Amino acid sequence: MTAIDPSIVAEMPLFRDLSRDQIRGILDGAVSRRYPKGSNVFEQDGKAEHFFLLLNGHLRVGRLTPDGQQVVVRYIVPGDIFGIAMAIGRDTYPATATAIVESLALAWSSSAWPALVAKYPVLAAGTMQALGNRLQDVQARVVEMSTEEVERRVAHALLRLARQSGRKIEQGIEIDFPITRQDVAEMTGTTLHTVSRILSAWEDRGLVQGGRQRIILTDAHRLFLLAEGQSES
Amino acid sequence: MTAIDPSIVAEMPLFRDLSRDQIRGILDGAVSRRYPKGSNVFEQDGKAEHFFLLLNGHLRVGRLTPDGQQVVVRYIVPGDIFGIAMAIGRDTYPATATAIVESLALAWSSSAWPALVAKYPVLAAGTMQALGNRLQDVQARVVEMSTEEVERRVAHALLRLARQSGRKIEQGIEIDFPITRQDVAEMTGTTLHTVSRILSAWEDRGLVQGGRQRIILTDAHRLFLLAEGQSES
DNA sequence: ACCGGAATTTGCGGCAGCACAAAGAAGAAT
DNA sequence: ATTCTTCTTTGTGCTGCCGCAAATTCCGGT
Repeated sequence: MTAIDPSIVAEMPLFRDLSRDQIRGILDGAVSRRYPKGSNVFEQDGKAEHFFLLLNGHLRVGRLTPDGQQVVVRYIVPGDIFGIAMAIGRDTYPATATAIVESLALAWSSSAWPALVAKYPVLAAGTMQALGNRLQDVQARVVEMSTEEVERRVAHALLRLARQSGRKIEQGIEIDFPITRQDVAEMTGTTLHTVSRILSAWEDRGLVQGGRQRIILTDAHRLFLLAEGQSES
Repeated sequence: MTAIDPSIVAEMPLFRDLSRDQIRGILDGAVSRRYPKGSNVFEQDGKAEHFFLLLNGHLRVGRLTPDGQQVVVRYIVPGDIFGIAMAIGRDTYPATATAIVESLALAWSSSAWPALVAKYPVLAAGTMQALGNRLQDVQARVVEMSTEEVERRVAHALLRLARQSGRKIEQGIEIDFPITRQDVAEMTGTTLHTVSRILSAWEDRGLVQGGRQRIILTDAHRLFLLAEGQSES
């Protein structure tokens, strides 16, 4: 059990209001783990023995339906707490979290949760905030899926990804991790074929640039207008 | 400010683990309010000055998109806490809550929240649980909308409503509050026309019985099979 | 008892996006 | 270098669902 340096996490929103000593206390119960690309941090329906904080990398959280269809629930970025099934009264994970690039996370035993929040109430507040944000996001997604046609949904999805994990490069904003058309399809409730067609069309119009597992937004503004349905000039 | 009788809420999950005196302490800061059918408890984008606990009645929570489309986010039943925008770091309500029957709710000032959870940590845990459940529900809905065709989505929606607010009568299970085809459409991301067609077809097959703003599940089992996609015998 | 608004039903034409299919491109592995 | 796998592109026909429209039924109000 190597001690973890508090300064690594001090900047994260969840820990912002805690003193260095408090952070040390919380980190005391955690172990850091490395997840190679493609490995699972936890699996759907598996016993929820840990909860996590992502330090580095990117995870895709996906749900598999009984009939074998895959749906991407969300992407986890550094600073996110996840796998807190236990805190919301579940004893099993509702989805599978897969490292899409080599990743590093802190892991706590689920059983440590009650004592932790009792000792550090700010933690409960922060977690609640995080849950609330996630709820907002998912609800926004429901609204999108109910009211918008596929093209706009894809635009929204890309913009969200760019905001969350965008990296500025000369051509525009690049999504910072490998993502396939299949992934985008599973985020927006469509097929990879349709996504491919849409991206090709956008590429012709100069909105995006794509490669294998790469998407670059070359004109985020026009894409935004398209997402909002204001039939860009 | 009339004092509220603790026994009214003592049975609710949120208060189950609290002593009578603690409950009294929490209720102290609340006022009860009556909402006539059709009135709004709070409105989308309005300042989040209160949070609530529904004692009696039914509320529909709906979101209006910029282009005027309505989406039903959820239905609130007695025992639910709602309007906790503040606890998740928002200062405005993300949706509108409307009483679909005469309803009664307790209201606290949002500013009382931090002190309350500080004094009664169980409250934070309970609220987190509630949030978690809502997150699960919404995510399930995303999965449905991504993978299931309209008929199955409607079946799922009705079964959920029946579980949440079903009343057993001779013919089967009746949904306990007035609900229009339009409402069902807005829950499932389709049109009232399609819902009407589906319900008519089901009525012919003996799965449901409907009237004006009334839906009765006459064969919940077969409906369940249909919802799961196991093309019922 | 009557009237007016709201909810529901049903028909029909159109189309967005899916299913199926097949080939090309880019890495990874050996 | 070559094979193999995974990802992507693009074409074609089909269909589930929506949009529009009109008729009908039900309920509350006066």
